[in-house]
Amino acid sequence: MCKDCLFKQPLFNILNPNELETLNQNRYEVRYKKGETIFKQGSALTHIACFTHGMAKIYIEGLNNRNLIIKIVKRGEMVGGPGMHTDFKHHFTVTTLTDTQVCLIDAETFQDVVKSNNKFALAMMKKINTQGIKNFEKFINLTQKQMPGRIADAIFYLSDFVHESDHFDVVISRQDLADMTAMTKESAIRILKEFKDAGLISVEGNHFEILDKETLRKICRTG
Amino acid sequence: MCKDCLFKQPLFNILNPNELETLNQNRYEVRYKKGETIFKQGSALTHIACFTHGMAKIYIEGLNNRNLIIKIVKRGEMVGGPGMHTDFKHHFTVTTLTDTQVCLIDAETFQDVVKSNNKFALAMMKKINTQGIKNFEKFINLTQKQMPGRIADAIFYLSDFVHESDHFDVVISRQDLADMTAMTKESAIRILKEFKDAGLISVEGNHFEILDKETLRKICRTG
DNA sequence: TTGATTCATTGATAAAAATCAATATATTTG
DNA sequence: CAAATATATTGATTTTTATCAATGAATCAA
Repeated sequence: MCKDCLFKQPLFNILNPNELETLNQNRYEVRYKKGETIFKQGSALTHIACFTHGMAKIYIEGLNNRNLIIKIVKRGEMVGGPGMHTDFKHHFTVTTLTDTQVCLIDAETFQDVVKSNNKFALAMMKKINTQGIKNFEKFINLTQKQMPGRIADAIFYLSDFVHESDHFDVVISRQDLADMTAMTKESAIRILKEFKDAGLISVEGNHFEILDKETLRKICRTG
Repeated sequence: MCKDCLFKQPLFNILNPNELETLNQNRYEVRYKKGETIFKQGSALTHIACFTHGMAKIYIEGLNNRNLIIKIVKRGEMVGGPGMHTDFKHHFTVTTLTDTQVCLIDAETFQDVVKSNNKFALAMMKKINTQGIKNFEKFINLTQKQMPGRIADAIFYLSDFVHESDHFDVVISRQDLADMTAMTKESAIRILKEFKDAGLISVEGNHFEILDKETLRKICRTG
């Protein structure tokens, strides 16, 4: 039941019981194993995913088999995408990084609720625009920073947002790190090593630790 | 009067006469000379601009005095930005490229209309998401293409969208072209010269002409 | 467990792009 | 009009980043 869900979107509190029940009637739960694809870029957007367990990477499949990871999602987050309300296609691929459980809510039903509840619609718009602001920041990060700045950004993203700690075991591969920062895997590894040699971080396999947050933050800012 | 405006947003046709009149009561027209700033990044988002004459560049002010032009707007277009419904700040700067006339609609009034008219809200959401899809494409263009691919993109953007002809006089400077493609002015100029020498385009000062659309398109695609 | 496959790391080299510097060409302003 | 200012262009050089190649480590399936 959506209404009792521990990982319910705060957004859904805006809905009245009827509306929430409508969503509840038009959803189903799915479990994915690590590495499976939930949404595939180019395919029809028929559902919206709400994560109740696990993590996934959202990435754009670009040119020459290169990907750009735009976000890592985890429990409690909702994934629709810009295909919602427009062409109803997925404009990114979502692949799990761990075993994952999601609720898939029917997109049409979801849109009906948006249509019927102005407050909800406004909250959705706010959510979309907040993502838009983040995308602007990402544009600057990716186009105006050199590799060390971009890797530093990614480390803080993992630390602040994904793992919420300054020491953590990453769920992403080195290739993923490269796909987050728009560089090659080799370059990403080299920068990690530079940071390690400079005593800014400690890296042991998948275990990361931020040692000198100040300097790392400075690298972020100056690019 | 908004209702008789030649450059009325198609979006505004969704509004009923009362709602449109409300907007009409809360707008005013402003003329800008070339090079003036309509919205400044970081300042309060108090109005939405509807262009009735002229052109402007929308750019993010990034690091080390570098800008990233994300869009060129012209007559008939509306500019709000992701600050709408969120923090009500501007997240980009809008500067005119020619003498320009805009209608500035009060943002609060605009939001009230969004709140009161679900169809309008949904249409706005569609518009925002359409922009989101374009931003995804821009991410790939800027991060996965080399300079020739990015310049080719920009030329098609100017040709297809801004000037709607394959020979045109650009309203942007070489620096602006560089700011659209995330490279230095010198690099942008060099690529233009390469294209010229290869017979793909003709450039004479500000007059551009696409000569070999096929090859140019190929450069776009392969990056 | 072991071969196979994927993932991670390192070094050498090449390619791409920025920087610096100089000059040319417009454009504006007193 | 002419000096001053901004914009555009070109070449030489350096920096940044990707590519290529080889090897090591980890993970997986039979």
